Amino acid sequence: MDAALKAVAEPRRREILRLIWVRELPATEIAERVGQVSRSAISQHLAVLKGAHLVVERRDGTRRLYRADHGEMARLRAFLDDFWTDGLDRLREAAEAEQRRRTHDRRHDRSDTHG
Amino acid sequence: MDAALKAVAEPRRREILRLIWVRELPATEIAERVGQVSRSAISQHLAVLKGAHLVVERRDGTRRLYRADHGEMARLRAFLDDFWTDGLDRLREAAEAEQRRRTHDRRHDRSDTHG
DNA sequence: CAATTCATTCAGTTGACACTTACGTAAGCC
DNA sequence: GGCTTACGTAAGTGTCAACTGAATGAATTG
Repeated sequence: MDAALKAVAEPRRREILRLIWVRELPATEIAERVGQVSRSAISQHLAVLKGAHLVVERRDGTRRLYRADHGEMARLRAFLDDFWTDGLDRLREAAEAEQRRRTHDRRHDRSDTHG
Repeated sequence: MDAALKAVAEPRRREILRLIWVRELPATEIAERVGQVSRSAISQHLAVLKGAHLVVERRDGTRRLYRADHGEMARLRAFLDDFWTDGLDRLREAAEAEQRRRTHDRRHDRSDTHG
């Protein structure tokens, strides 16, 4: 899941994902559309995306058709949603309790008898 | 917004964000809790997060209290949600139209007796 | 002002990564 | 079998980012 987030953080890979979100495309055509970059670079990006399970590959003769994996994207989305909503909200209680604890400790008083 | 996504892609920075999600903390304490890394590194991570507007800083004497900016996180979340739901679904029509266009244009027209 | 504390910033190293060129490989066509 | 198309992989380069340790800055106290 960490790999997926890292993969998506790269603008070029997001561009690729956009291209193959609703229809599959061969690597060469992806390279043409992205432009300004070699086919090799695209291949390497596709390998990264494949490693993160964000794309699926289908072979058709000498070609390899790529397409975004919506399921994995949904999982990534859920992970992030959990990160900054439920998951973090769950920390609130513990944090508030600790906030109170820290309030005693909070002065700039450095005669900290016990840490 | 790109900066925010890149910032969040770093595990260490996500850890920091978790720590200051519901309550503010001084840099030293963040460093202590994260552990296994120097205060300097934490400062630099905080600078990145600040540059991405993902944290806000408040000064209290010689200390600087940090806290996650929920608003910016919400914007990032919206950006991502748009990326892989509405935004990409909006491409469907255009893509399908183009798919049809491409069917005529297929040089590799093998057994494709679509027409 | 000097000393102390909390924290950033500068200098330099290291490792990751996006990229290019060159080459290897698999599938189809003559 | 040769030729072409489509693609991945290897090797090497430049850049960027994360890190450490030293120096510096800002607020507070005496």
